[in-house]
Amino acid sequence: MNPKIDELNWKILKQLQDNARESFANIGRNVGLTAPAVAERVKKMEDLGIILGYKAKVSHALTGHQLKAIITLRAFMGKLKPFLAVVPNLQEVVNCYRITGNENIVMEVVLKDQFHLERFIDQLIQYGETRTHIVLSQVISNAPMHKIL
Amino acid sequence: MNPKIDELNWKILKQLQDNARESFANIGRNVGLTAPAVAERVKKMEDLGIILGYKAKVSHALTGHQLKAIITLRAFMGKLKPFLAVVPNLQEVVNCYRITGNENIVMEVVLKDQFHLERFIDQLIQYGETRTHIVLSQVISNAPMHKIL
DNA sequence: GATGAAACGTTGTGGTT
DNA sequence: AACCACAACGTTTCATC
Repeated sequence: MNPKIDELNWKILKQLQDNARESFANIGRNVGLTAPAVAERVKKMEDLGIILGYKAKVSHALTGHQLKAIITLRAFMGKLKPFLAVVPNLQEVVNCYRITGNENIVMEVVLKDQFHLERFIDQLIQYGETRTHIVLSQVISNAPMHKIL
Repeated sequence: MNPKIDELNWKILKQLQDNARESFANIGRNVGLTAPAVAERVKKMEDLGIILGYKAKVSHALTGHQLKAIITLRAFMGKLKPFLAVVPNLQEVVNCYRITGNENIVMEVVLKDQFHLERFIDQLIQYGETRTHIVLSQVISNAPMHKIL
């Protein structure tokens, strides 16, 4: 484990994962530090790559993506690299992992409706065999990182 | 699509998804609005549920989770509900979706090492049959939401 | 890490279109 | 209803200790 993360830094990380727009002054009040001390610790964690960034979380549904799916891809011979090259351009893909096992890729995609899904899958068949699972509900969404016991 | 999101709001959303700690004053400079105007628009998008929150993104690896896996679960009869009740308490689970198809659940989990993975899978077997895929690399990680064309 | 001061950002009021 | 201007207040940042 990274020794740069002491108890105080964990408390800071907890708050920033909960609300990334929280002021350093407020965080400082909660953990017993002054604002400059918090700012310095946060800067250091950014530089070390512990904090990778700050993102607003935007509703998929309210931006017109009523349908979510998990799609696995078993790439054809020589088709994995071409797929990896184009996938960053596919706006529908929210998350994409390269994995071990029978399938090479698993991705989380957001779509307007069933027609959009159909068009999206049609785009994929040139790269390999796909399997589609419709997401019924998201039980856990980007749970915060915690200290390992 | 939500008519509340005009071109200006999309520009604001783009910046907040890129850096949630960007000041309203700066965002305003980039889009041609004053800080209070940006603040008002952001407040409204929060109230409407378009913006769900602001989260610091923390490195999995640098917090001691060297191993990531995608695990699917095919729940035994009557075991899906108990699983859904406990999964929020499993710190290892970063994302969890209920899905259609042969499996009921797919989750992204972060783990210390192979022994941790073994212990985690052992915890799951009471709920159903699992399939584990080790994540080799994350090709796309929480891509920002965009306007639908 | 703390303190203190200057620069900057946020937030509320009032006014304009 | 959406925006701007202005001002009071809070926050960040930099120097110094």
